Amino acid sequence: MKIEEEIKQKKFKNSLHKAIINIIYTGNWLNYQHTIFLKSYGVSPQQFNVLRILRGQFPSPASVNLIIDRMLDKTSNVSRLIDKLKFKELVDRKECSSDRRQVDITITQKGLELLETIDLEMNKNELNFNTITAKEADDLNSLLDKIRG
Amino acid sequence: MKIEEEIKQKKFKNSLHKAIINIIYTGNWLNYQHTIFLKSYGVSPQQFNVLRILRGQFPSPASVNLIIDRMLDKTSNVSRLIDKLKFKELVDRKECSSDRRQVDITITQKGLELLETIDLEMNKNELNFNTITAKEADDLNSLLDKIRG
DNA sequence: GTACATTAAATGTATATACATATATTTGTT
DNA sequence: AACAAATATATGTATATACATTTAATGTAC
Repeated sequence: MKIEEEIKQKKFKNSLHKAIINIIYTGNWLNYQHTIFLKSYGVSPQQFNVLRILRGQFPSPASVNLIIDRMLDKTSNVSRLIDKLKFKELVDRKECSSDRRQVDITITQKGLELLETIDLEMNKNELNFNTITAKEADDLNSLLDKIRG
Repeated sequence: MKIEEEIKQKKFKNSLHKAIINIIYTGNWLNYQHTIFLKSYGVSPQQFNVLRILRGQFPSPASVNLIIDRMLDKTSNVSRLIDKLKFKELVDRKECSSDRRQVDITITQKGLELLETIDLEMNKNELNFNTITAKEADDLNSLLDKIRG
């Protein structure tokens, strides 16, 4: 469905403005789909994002700052996100030996297994989601990169 | 800057997956820019969105449901958003005469003037934001519409 | 007309987020 | 070494958000 219909707005100032609205709308929409999907695994999209970053580092640990740096939503409160993941035993947190201001955060076996499960299910889901071709996805990527300047 | 660099993730499962991440990231980024910009006018992006919807209806009123239907973020709590806008005297709210369950929400003169001011300033800003052409914006729009299915 | 379902909006409440500030540690300057 | 500046993370607090529930009005079936 076209964005005009989605938000019932007939005219936009220009194509750029429309694209900006469209990106925000589509981002919210994707986030929502993602939230619903992840809810059954007991994690939020941000927590999932952190877990994936930690898996990318594994078996090396990551600091809070490294995580912020790689997150999709830079404004999220990583300290407390880690709290929650630790409570669920999906990550470990210990003082960094070389710099005691930092903390070493590592994904646990349980965390890795959860990601594994989610990945499998996500692959199935994505089959119902092939509305654009690889070429179109590439175009989309370069346009989005370009719009951020 | 490419999304790979932005979030320091070298490889993605495929182009579609990368595009999904890119949309969410870019949406967050745009929202953030928007938030910063609107802050000086004392409104949040969602409040701004509501005001624009109300201007689109003006001088007819809108119901809460109509606003939800047209918002970029469908999950926001419109009832309380209206509370805040009313407190700032940017909107009026009264019981709808034909259906007393509904409320008639109308943008005030003060609200219209605020939008006017913001529009002017936004036009100046957007000049520094012309990183894509109208043709590219059109392509972007159709790809985003397509990805939502 | 009564009873039940549906709709519109508001509210209670738990959780999340944003932002400023605090605490601890390290780095740099003199 | 003493002191100030910078850095990494945590925390306090106000506000926002999500979700379920509530209240009130309307619609529908009998």
